[in-house]
Amino acid sequence: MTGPETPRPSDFIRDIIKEDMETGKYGGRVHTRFPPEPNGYLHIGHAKSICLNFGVADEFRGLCNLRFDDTNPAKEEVEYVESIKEDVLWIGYDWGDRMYYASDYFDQMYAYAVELIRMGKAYVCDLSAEEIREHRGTLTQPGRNSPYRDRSAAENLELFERMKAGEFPDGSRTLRAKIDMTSGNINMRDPVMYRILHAEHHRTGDKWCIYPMYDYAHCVSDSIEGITHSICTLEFEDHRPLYDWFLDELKVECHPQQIEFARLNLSYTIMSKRKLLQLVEGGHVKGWDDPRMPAISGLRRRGYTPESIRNFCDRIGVAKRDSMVDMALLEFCIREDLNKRSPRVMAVLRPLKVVIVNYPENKSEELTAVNNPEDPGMGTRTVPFSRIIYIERDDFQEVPQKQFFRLSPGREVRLRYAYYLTCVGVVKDEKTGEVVEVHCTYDPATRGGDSPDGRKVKATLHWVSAAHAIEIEARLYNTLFLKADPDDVEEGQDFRSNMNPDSLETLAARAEPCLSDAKPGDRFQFERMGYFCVDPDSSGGKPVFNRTVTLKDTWAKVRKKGK
RNA sequence: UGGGGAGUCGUCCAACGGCAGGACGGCAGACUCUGGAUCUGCUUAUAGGGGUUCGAAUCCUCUCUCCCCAGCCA
Repeated sequence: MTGPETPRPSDFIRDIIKEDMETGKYGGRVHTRFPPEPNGYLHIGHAKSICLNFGVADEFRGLCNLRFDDTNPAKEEVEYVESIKEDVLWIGYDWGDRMYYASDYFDQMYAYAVELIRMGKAYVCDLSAEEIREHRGTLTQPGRNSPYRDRSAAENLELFERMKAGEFPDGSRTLRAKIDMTSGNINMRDPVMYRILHAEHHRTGDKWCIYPMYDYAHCVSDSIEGITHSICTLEFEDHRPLYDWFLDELKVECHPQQIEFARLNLSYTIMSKRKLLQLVEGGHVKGWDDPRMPAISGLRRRGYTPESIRNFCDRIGVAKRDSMVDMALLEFCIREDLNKRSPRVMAVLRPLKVVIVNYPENKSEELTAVNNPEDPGMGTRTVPFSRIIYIERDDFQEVPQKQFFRLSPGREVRLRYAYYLTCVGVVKDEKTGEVVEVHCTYDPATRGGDSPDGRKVKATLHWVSAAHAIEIEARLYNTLFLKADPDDVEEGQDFRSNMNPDSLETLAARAEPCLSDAKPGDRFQFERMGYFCVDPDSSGGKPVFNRTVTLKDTWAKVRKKGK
């Protein structure tokens, strides 16, 4: 991957690989893999793994495979395969012609299993799931051997063959590795290698009714693909001895090294696929691609760019300690990117009517606005202006609080790219006392936004012409959870009790007419309000905009403190 | 209390026996036709105790805290 991202700092994994390259450990070869299970959508935590695995491969002139870890037909679906491919590509990485499935290797895995049985290193066990659990012991007590542990190789071979042939019902037998029931590492207490599952597999159909377990399938898959560095998350750390045991016993040529790093935790959101699914199925969000979801598809719909996500992954680093990255960093990354590339446009989210009393009734004019002050190459556009305009409700205070220097009675402000404007009166709702209309005068000499006499104004407001503005729907998003750690709950509660009831606010807003041409996926900065991205829900004349992120809002802080 | 890991600014990541540094956040200021952007400055950090050493975040040792593991899930 090439790009303008900040230079990649090193980390302990890159240090290991660098050393392996220098010592020629794998003949100077680096080959990684990204191995998602197709049982859910990818999220920002997967992006960290994708950037690590593909990134490392690129940096060391190696390769990275995409491999679907599809060893559990009960939970996996093709729908997920397609979304995962789309998301990896979108993030900016390409597996070339190396897209594999663990299920591609089922024949080889079976052959290896037979080999282990022959060597007396695996046996068919007739214990039920519950009995296996009882025999496994506990964290502090050793397990007991299965009564079937010492079957002859011949008997095991025959039984395993019959398991494969479908002679036994689900759960009636397993193939187990014969290791050590007294090991302090529970993974080594004769782990199950194969279970019987009469289930249709999304790729192999009904060819198999026995399926390999992760620990057995993963190391064998890595070995078959010639992986050199098998990078995974911390919870697999105590599976490493088992990973190595299988490959050592099988005496395979390629024995990759497993390296574990800490998974990503992001404040104010959750990363567990199971919990994310709960949000979707419980109707708390509209789907995996709901812009509030940390799923890649959600971030994409929200308006995040692939560049910003890659940059974020670079900045968070890679280490072994559990951590919680501040959401503010992700927001910084998207602002930084969008600031450089987004065209600016004016939209009024919460309109307040302004009548410019000294502006001619039937007149309108075209004013020139800069598309992006950060990039003059993006040119200019014209914006229509007329007697009645809308400004942001928050930009007017009848009785200005301390440090408020926007519009209020008697005060002059600038309308961006238009004129200086002075408030001369207000119209209130008789019942509520709420200001429903503001009356102002403009100074014709300030056309374009500069005053010939050099007088200064403290605020510049965005606006739209009432007669020309188009109606848009603005969807404002806030964090899905109220606590930085959504799992921090009272006894008996779960993460859902920390959900933010105001994570979505839908507004009928007004925008300058050029936005009527906006296409889903187009991104804009609504001046002073934030970055917005056109949602696929947009129909005909009414675009829907998702707020990707607000602009940094110094005033909001000042106001909060002043209260 | 078995096994495996991890402890450095508020947060994340560096420093690999030799000046504890960067980024984000926060605070203050400059500038500004976005209270945006940009720029400048500031920011109570090596879990604790012993030891080795001229010198320790780094090595040794004891202690403490946190995370993971008892799926026929991955």
